[in-house]
Amino acid sequence: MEMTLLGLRILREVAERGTFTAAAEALGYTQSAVSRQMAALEQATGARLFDRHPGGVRLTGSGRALLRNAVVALAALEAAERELRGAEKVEGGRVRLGFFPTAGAVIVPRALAMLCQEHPHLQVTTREGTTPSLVRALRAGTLDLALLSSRPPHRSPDTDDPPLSVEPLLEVHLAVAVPAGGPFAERGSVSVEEIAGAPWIASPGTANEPLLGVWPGLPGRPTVRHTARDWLTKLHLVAAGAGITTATPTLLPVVPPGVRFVPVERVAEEVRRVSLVRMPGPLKAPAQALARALRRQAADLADVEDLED
Amino acid sequence: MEMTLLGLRILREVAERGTFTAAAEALGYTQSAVSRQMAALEQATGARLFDRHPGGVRLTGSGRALLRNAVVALAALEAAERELRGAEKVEGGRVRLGFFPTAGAVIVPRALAMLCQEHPHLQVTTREGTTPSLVRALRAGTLDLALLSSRPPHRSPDTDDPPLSVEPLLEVHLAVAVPAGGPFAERGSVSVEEIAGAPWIASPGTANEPLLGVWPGLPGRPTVRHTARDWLTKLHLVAAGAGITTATPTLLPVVPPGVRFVPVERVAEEVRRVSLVRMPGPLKAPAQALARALRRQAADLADVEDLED
DNA sequence: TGGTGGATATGCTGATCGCTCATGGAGACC
DNA sequence: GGTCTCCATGAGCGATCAGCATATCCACCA
Repeated sequence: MEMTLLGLRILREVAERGTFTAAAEALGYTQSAVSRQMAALEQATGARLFDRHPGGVRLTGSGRALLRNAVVALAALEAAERELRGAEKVEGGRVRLGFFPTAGAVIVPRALAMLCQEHPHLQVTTREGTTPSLVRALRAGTLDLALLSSRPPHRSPDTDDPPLSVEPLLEVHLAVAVPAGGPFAERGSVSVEEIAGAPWIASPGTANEPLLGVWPGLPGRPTVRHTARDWLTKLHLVAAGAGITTATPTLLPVVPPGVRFVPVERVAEEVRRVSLVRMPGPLKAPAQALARALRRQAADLADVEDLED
Repeated sequence: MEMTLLGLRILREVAERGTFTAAAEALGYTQSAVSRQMAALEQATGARLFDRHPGGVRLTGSGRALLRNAVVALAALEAAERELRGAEKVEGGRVRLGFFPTAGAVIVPRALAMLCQEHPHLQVTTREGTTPSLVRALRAGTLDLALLSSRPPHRSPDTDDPPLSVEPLLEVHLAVAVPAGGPFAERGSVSVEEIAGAPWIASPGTANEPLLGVWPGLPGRPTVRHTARDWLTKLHLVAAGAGITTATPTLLPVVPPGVRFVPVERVAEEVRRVSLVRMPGPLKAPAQALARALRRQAADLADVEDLED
């Protein structure tokens, strides 16, 4: 029995998605095919590669070892394809960045603009995603850098081996985005009790964080009037007076007219930390350049927030 | 259509053997299968990978580009197999050395012994071969270093791209190995005319060098009494008085009793240079250590030869 | 405690893939 | 010009693989 290229590709995708089923649909196969391929890979390597849990699979030590090498192999082959098909080695470098949704509005575009001026030849590809999906992508080798957001206590985003490198870039305090004409618009700050009864605009709930967008730890049962995942939608709903939502002041530079940000009293505990996360070890030059740009933009945003305080 | 692992493995083997047929039998396939696999690989990559010549194939630019990446990918997978099956990362490093046959008697074993003392954890694997086969192996990534022997003019061992790194280690003058009791044994030197009529022990002839072992450029038709490829055989045939043969004094430390080395007059032109050849670029630490050991042993042998002169 | 939903594993089938055998064609060397 | 070596290709067959449908397992929840 013999390892197969398709098997390794699927392994990488499974490592990234955390689930046979998700990997299958990402690759356009059926779950059955993925299950068989992984079974074949386990037989080929003679090792158990996954711990099967209900809710998904997790790589074993052997699985991580194989993944580490498979990533190298697949990257080499993808480089070969690029070389043969497209531009013959003209590229000055590639970086792959992942980020949490809110970062896509300000930090990431600004960093890209800055990077494009300094290193116009750099090819940066980005991807939005949740913390677990981005972390898996880092470990699967399909991302070089990830911007993650964390809340206290700021634990490492996973407990796998080897531990990820986490570099805090910025801390911001949560605030509420309110309509300019509404009752809270001109207030210096509002109390938790005041906003408890307001109509909220939330993100579609997940199992873990059922009320993303609603102020955390609100007393009573909040009334969620609107549900949207997209920030542009949410902010314009706020501007239209449809409700209020929780946001970080990093969005300030891009809020539409008609939206105000108001701090919340005793907000100290509700801090969100933005960190630059990557696999341990040396970083390629293009990734370093992007990391520098991100640090710079994060510092600029920190200054803005300081002015706010 | 999709690149395949087997296709890449065969590509590497073809690059190393220079021939579909040879690669096929090396891998236990039919020539037909190799031809089809390479056709499929060319279709998958959309590029012509080989220049077909009668007598073999040569990689095109695209072929070299693909090979370069394929070597990386295959090495990663082989590393994965080693990690999963055998010793879990206990190895301190691996080096693969190729050498021309005469080097296997003295230089290589001594360098290995020295290296084993200094770095006992190093895993060195070696392989004997001809210059073209070793050069192809270097380019195919299955060798890290190669000891090659060359005669004047000392051209680069091939003209492919990128050029190989060639570091001369040692120059030795050819001599004849004669039986201790024979007519030439006690002579300070012999002339070409004297040895022209002697019974020779030669290596099985190839197309290019039909008379390896016989003094080059001998007048008339030499009488080849024995044919053997193995040095131990040849030297003991000499010791038995069965004939004489051409050799380099680097073998002196290991000649059996009953064999004398005698220089030949006007030997100046018949110099053989031993070089350490490798792909350009940085060398891994284990390979550097082996290279140092080889340089050291070569220098020691050069001293011995100086004493001889 | 039993139902439900999401996850992986597996028997079966049709189509594809890949290897072998055998043959053909092209060039180099003697 | 013969011969040798090498690569290409048509036909056939055996193994492999993806898909479908289904079974199974487990956590969660009422």
